Amino acid sequence: MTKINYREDQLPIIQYEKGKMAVPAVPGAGKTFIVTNLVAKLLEEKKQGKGKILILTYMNSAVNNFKVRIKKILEDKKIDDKNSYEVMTIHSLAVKIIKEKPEVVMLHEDFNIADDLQKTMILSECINNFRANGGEKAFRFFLKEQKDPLWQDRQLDAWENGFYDLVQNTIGELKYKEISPQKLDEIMRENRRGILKIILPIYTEYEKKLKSHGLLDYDDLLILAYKVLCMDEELRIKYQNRYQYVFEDECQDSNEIQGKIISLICENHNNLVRVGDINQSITGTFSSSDPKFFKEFIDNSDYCYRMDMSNRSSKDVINLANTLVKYVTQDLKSTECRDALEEMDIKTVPKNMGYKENPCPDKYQISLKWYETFDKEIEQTVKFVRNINKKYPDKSIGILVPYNNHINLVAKELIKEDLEFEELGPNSLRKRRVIDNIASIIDFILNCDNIEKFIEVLDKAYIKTENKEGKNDFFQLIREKRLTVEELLYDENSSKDIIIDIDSDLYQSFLYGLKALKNIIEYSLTRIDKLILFIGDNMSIENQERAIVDYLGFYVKYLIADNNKIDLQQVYNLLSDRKNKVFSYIIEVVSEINGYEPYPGSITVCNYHKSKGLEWDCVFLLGITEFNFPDNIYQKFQCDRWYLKEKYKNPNANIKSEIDFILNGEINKDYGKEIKESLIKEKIRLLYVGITRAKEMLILSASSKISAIDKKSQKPSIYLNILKNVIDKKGE
DNA sequence: TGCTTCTTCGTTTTT
DNA sequence: CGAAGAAGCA
Repeated sequence: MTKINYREDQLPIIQYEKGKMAVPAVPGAGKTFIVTNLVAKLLEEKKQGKGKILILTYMNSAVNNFKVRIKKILEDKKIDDKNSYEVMTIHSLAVKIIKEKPEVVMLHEDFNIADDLQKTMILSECINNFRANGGEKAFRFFLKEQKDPLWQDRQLDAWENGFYDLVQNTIGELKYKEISPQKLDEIMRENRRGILKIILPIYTEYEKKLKSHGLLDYDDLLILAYKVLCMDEELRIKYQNRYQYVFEDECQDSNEIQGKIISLICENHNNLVRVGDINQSITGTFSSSDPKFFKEFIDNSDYCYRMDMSNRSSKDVINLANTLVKYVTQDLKSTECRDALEEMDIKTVPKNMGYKENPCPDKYQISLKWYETFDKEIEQTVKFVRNINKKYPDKSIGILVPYNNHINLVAKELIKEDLEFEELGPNSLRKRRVIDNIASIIDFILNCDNIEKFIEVLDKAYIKTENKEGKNDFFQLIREKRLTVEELLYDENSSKDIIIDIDSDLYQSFLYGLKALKNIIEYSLTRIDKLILFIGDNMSIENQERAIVDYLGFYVKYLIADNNKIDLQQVYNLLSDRKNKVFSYIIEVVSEINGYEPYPGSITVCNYHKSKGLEWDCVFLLGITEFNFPDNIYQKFQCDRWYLKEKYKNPNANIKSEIDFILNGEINKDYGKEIKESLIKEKIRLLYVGITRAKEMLILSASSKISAIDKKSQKPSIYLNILKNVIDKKGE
C-alpha cells in the first residue's frame, strides 16, 4: 500500500501519540478519515499496550461506518488485531458499565432500555391517566380563553402535542439536576403552583412505570453509568486500565454528563481525542447538549489542531459559508448572538499536491430565488430538480426543508413529475402507507357489507397497476353490476361478470386482494394484536414494512394489556390519527438501523437537521424566511405558543424559572430571552450546516406567502439578504 | 399619510 | 382570544 499523503492540517493530528487532543474541524474536512487512520496507526505501533482503544460515536449508523473503515485499513496494513479496539455509542458504553455492577445503583441485573417507542407509550399513558383522574382542569388552565368552539378544539389539540414535549423535556432536565419525584415532592410541599405542580404527578407515575417494567430511559442510562463509576472504585479502575485511548466523534453534541463519564475513564492514561465542529451543533434546544463543553475542552487540552481545509465543496460554496460566518461573528445586530458561530474560515485544499481536490464547476452555480408562495417554491424547485436530473443523471440532489410536513409536500410534487426519490423523516409517505393500509383494512372489517369500503380497501392496499383508467373502469363495472361484498368474496360465479384481461396486473392483484380479504374477514377478532399481524401476513409487503407491522402488533398488545376494553373501532381511530407520535417512532426505529448515503443520480428530501453528515452535488435550501431563521428576539418565535395564556406563552421558560426558584429561592435569569437567543444561534448553525452540504450547486430560496389564499406575508431571513449581496456580485 | 375599525388565522426541530 | 394585516376614512 502506498503511503497516505496527509494534508498539512492533518499532519500534526496523525502524529499524535498521547495526551489530550482537541480537533475542531470544518464540514468536509475528513474527520472520520483522520480518526480511523490515527486509530489504525496507533494499533500498528502497538501503542495501546495491554489496553484497548475506545471509539465513541453518537449514532448507531456511525458505529457501523467506523467499524467498516477501520477494519479495511487494518486489512490493508495486514494487521490482524480485532480485539484491541472497540467502537460503540456512548449509550452502549453506559449500558455496558451498568451491566457490570447494577447492584451499586440498586438495579436488577436484567434491566432493559426504553427505546423511543416504549418511552412514548409510557409517557403518553401517564399524561392520559393524569388528565382522566382529576387533572383535566389543571391541564386546561394554561390555555388562552377562547369562545369559538372550533378554535377551542384546535387549541386543545395543539396543547396536547406541546404538553407532551414539555413534560418530556422537563423530566429530562429534572433528572440531570438530580431531582427525583420524591425530592421534587419534598421541595414543593411548601409551595405548589405553576406548571411543575402538574408535572410532578406525571413524573412520579412515569418513574414508577419504568421501574415496574424494569426499564431505564436514555437519561437514566448516562446518569446511572456515571454514578456507578463514581461509587465503585474497583470498576472505575478496571475501565481506566482497560482503555488506553479514548476517541470521541461529533463531540459538539456531547452533554455535561457524557463529558464527565469520558474524562473519568481517561483519568489514568489521560489519552483523549475529541473531534467535532462547534458550528454544526444543532441539537442544543431539544437535548442537554451544549457546544460550550467542547469549547472548554479546547481550552484545557494539551494540543489543539484545527482541520480547516475541506475538499467537499467548490470554492464558491465555501466562500458563501465563510460569508455567513463573517457576517454573524462581526456584523450581527444582536451582538449577544455573535458567538453562534466560531470564526473559522474554511480553506480549499491546495492544488497539484496529490490531495483530493475541491470540485471545480466551470461556472458560478449558486443562486437565490424568491417566490410568491411556498407552493410555488416547491413546484419550481421540483421542476428545477427534474431538469438537473435529466441533464446530469449522475449528480446527486438534496432538497432540504425546515419541517417534516414539508417533506410530504415536496414528495407529492416529485411523484407528480414521476421522479424516483428517497424521503428521510418520520412521515415518509411510503412507510406511512403501510399503517394507512392496515387502517383501511380494519375500516373494512368494521363495515364489511359496504361495497364502497370494499372498493376503497382494494384500491388502496391491494390493486397494483399503472393503468389508472382501467382501474376506475373496473371499479365502475363492479358498481354497475350491483355486486355485494358477500357475492364477491364467496360466490365464485359473481366474478365471472366482471372478468377483464385475466393476465393483467390489475386483475391478478384484484384476485390476490379478494383472497386476502376473505382470509382476514374469517380471522378471529378476539386478539386484535394477532389480527394485525395476520393482516400483515395477508399483504404483499417487504422486510422493512413487515417490521413496521410487527411493531404495530407490539404496540396494540401493550395497549390491550393496559386496558382490555379496547375494541377494533378504537384501534382504527388510533391508526388513522396522523398526529400519533408512536407511529412516527415506529417508522423511525425501523428505518434508522442503517445509515443513509446519497448515491449518484439520487434525489433525497429531508429536513435541515437530518442532512447533517450527508453531502450532495446539488443542494436546494427551502424556506429561508425570517420566521424560520430569525435574527433578533423581538421577531416572531416558534417557542411562543399562540394557544397559551400570555403568562405561560413560552412554557419552557416558565419551567426553567420554576426550577431555578425552587432550587435557589429566586429567579436568576430572563429565561424567555435566553431561550430565544439560543434558538437564534442554533438556527444560524442549521443554515450553516445546510449550505455546507453542497458540493457544486446550491440554490437558496424563500417565499413571501405560504399559499395563494393566505393573506399574511412573510419576510426573507436577514441571512438570505446578506448572502444575496455575495451571490449577485459573483453571478454576473 | 396616519389613524381607527374590521377581518383573519393560529406555521416547531429530535440524538 | 389577541396579534397583525386589510380596509375604511379624514
